[in-house]
Amino acid sequence: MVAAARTLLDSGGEKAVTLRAVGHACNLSHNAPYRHFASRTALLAAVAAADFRDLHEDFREIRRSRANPRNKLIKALTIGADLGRDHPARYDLLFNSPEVSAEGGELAAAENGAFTEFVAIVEECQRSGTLPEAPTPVLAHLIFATMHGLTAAASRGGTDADVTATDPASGVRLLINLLAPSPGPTPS
Amino acid sequence: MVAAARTLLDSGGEKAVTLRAVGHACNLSHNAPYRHFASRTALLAAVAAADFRDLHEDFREIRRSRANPRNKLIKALTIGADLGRDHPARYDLLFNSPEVSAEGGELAAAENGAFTEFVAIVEECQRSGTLPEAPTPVLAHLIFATMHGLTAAASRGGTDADVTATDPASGVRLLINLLAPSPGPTPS
DNA sequence: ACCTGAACACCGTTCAAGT
DNA sequence: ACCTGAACACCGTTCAAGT
Repeated sequence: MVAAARTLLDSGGEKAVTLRAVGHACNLSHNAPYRHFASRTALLAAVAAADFRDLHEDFREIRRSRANPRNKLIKALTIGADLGRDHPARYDLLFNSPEVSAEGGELAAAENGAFTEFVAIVEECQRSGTLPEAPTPVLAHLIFATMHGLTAAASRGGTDADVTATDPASGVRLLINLLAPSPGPTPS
Repeated sequence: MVAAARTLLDSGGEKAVTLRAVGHACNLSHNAPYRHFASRTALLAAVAAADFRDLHEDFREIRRSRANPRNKLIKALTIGADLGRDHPARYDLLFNSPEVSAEGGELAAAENGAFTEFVAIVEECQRSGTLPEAPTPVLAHLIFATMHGLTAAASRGGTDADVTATDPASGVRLLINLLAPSPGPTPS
């Protein structure tokens, strides 16, 4: 049933995920979903939780790989941006749906797991001198927020000609380059 | 009629802006809005366009003020973040609604005007050495996207305990501090 | 040019039943 | 425990009229 909702999400956007369509996709009646989920929002939250778990797994594999920290970070951010580009409806469920996020429970746990893994990657970057000193969770939050902002802007069609050309992937690279600590003497 | 929609947006969110409610607020029938707007989306786009014009005006005043460039930039970003915190539904119309943004026309023009003014502020920061060298519109886009990402995250309730404490206002300040060019010798 | 009332095709959700 | 069918209260939108 979660799988049916995810398929509908990818093919027709959030609006296409009606409980009637989900039930029908499972060869059930239009309100069979109510026997498994308390509401439409709860069903969407279940889809989002599964995606957060996938993201968590992706981040973990990236962190365990033997790429250098900078490339690990870029890879992790690219996965987020690609999700936004290729599956916008599901991406919005993760990062752009206050109502869904408010469901908490399983969803909040899955989100925290994924974010914790992302923080670990940022920490590697700081230790290797790719990123500056700053409270790691705060810096991670900042960097991830930038990826999200760029993805959201790209998803809106873009403001003006040239600017639109700043896709999330290159925007993220620019950010990381600009954040690179000055190669000068280590502060005290 | 646009004013009625804006009031409904602020009091009850996007969901509360039904054409029936808008008509009723104007002492008209439930589908009188169709004599002035092609669709519900077009009405929302009109509200968004007005807000972009307000933002444009705010940015212009900030740029004309005699604050230093860094404070101008912080002020401009704070206005955006405050709008997201105090009027989330209207903020989403501006930066988080692909359908509304797709209306184009008047809305796209208003958006471009506001963004152009923001780019000018970023340019001042670059000239004064507050921000590094980089294509100005791209850098402006990046910085604005970060503000938006932080605002979106704050609007979702926050991931985890400490991280939530990173409100957009302080996140934006951190970004600007980290972006500050190294005080070393000017590159060639 | 602007407005109205009825109607249509959808929703999410509830509820009384069924197995 | 899980499912169904009918029903309710809501939408956006359309259309035939009215002034």
